[in-house]
Amino acid sequence: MKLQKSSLVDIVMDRIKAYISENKMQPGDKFLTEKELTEKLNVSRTVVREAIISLQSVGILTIKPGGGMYIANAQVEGIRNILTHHFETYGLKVKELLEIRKILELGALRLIIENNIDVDADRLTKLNKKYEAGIYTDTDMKTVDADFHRQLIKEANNEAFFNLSTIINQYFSLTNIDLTTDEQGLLASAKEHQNIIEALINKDLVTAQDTMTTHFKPIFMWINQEGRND
Amino acid sequence: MKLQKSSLVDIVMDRIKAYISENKMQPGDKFLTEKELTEKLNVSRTVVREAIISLQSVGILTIKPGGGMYIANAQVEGIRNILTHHFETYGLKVKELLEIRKILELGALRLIIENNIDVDADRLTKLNKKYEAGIYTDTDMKTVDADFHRQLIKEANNEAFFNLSTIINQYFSLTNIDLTTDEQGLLASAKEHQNIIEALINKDLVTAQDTMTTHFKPIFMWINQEGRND
DNA sequence: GGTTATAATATTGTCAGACCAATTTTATAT
DNA sequence: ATATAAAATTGGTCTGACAATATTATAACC
Repeated sequence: MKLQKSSLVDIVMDRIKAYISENKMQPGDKFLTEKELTEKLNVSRTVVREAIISLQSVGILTIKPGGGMYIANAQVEGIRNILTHHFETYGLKVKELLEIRKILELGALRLIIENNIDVDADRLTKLNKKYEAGIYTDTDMKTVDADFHRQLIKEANNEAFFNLSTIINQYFSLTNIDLTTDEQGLLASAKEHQNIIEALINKDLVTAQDTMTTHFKPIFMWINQEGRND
Repeated sequence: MKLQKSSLVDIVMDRIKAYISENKMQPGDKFLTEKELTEKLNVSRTVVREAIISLQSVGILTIKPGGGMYIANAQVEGIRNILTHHFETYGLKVKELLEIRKILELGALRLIIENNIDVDADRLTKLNKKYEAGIYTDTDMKTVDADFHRQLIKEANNEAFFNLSTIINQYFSLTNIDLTTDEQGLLASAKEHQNIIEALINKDLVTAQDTMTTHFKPIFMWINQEGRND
C-alpha cells in the first residue's frame, strides 16, 4: 500500500467533498465561490481551481462561467467519460460487454419475479408495439429496442442497478454493432419481447430467462461467426 | 440537449485523450511533460495543468512530482472515487447493492457453465479451506470470503465483467454490514462454497445458482429483518 | 572501468497578480 | 413598476516567479 504525500490539490478536493457531504448538499444546490474557497481553505486560487475543475470532470461539481458553481446532478456522466476513454484507447471486447448485458437483463427478470413485482405490462407492451411498428417504417430499431429493455430494467425497481445498466448500455452504444436483421428476425424479436412480458406477468422465471437467452442468441452468433473480439 | 461552449481546458483534455488513443499509449508509459504540452498545444501552463490534473483525477494519467507524467494503470480507481463520494453524500441502499452482487455472481456461474469453462477447482477449494480454517482462528472472515468470490468471478474469464464486479464489491465494502455469524452459519457457508465448486465441475447451472441463492439468503434476511434501507 | 557522492538540470507544485469574458446585481431613467 | 444601463461578482486564461522533487551529468574515488 503506497501512501504518497498528498498534494495540496488532493487535500483541497477531499475537503470540498467532505464539505458537500457534511452539509448534505443536493444536486442543483449552489456551491461556494472560488473566492470563498480560497479564503476558507487558505490556499491560492490556483490550487482551488485545479481542485474544482477536477471535481467537475468527475461529475461532482458543475461550473457556470460567471455564475458560480453548483452541485452536479448527473453522477453517471463522469463514469461514462472514463469508460468512453478506456474504450477508445484500449478497445473493448464486444463479447465481454454483451455477456454483461445479458447477465444484467437476466438479473432484472430474476429481481422482478423474486421480489414479486407486478410489472407495468401495458407500458412494456406499448413499447413493444412501437418496436413492431418500426419494422415497417423508417425507424432506428436500435433505439426502440433499447427503450424496451431500458424499461424492463426499470421495472426491477432498483435504482443503483438501473444506473449501472444505463452506464453499460451507453458504453455498449459506442461499439458499432450492426444489427440490420431481416424482417423475419425483427418479428421474432418482437414476439420474444411479448413472451417475456407474459412470463413476467405469470411470474415464470425460467420461461422469462429462457426467452431472454433466445433473444440474445442471434447477436452472440453474429459476434462469434465473424470472429469479432474487439 | 445543451451543448455549452467548451472551455479551453475541456478542449485540451480531449486533445490529450486523443493523443493517448492515437499513439496507443499503454499503462505505465511515460507521457509528455507540461512544457511539451504547452508548446504542442499552444496554451498556457495554467490550462495544461488544470487539464492534466483533471485527467489524473479520473484515472487516466499519473503525475509524479518532479518526475513527469505517466499513463495510469488503475482504470478502476477513478470510478471508485466517484462512487465513494456518491455513497458518502447521498447514501446508498444496501439492499439494492446486495441484489446487484447477487445478480453478478449468479451471472458468473452462468458464464462459466454456458461457455463450458473448466474452473480451477484446486484454487477455489484452497481458498475455501482458508475460509474454513479462519472460522476457528482470529481471521477477518470478510476478507477470506471476498477472496473466494473474487476468484469465482475471475473464473468467468471476462475481464470487463471482473472489473465491474470489483468496483461493486469495493463500493460494497464501504457499507458496514456486520456478518458476525455464529460458527454454525459460517460452516454452512463453507459447505455452500464447496457445493458451488462441485456444481461448476459438473456443469450444473441450476444447482450452482440455487446454492448461491441459498448462500445469499442469510444476509438478505439480516437486511430485511432490521429494516435497513440505507 | 565501475561505483559512489555531488552538482546541475529538468519537472511538477504552489503562489501572486493581472486582464478578459460571462453573469448577476445594482443603480438609473422612463 | 418596468426597462435599460452601469457596476460588481465570478469564472477563464495568461505570465512570471520560486519551491520541492526527480533525473541526469559530473567528479572523485577505489
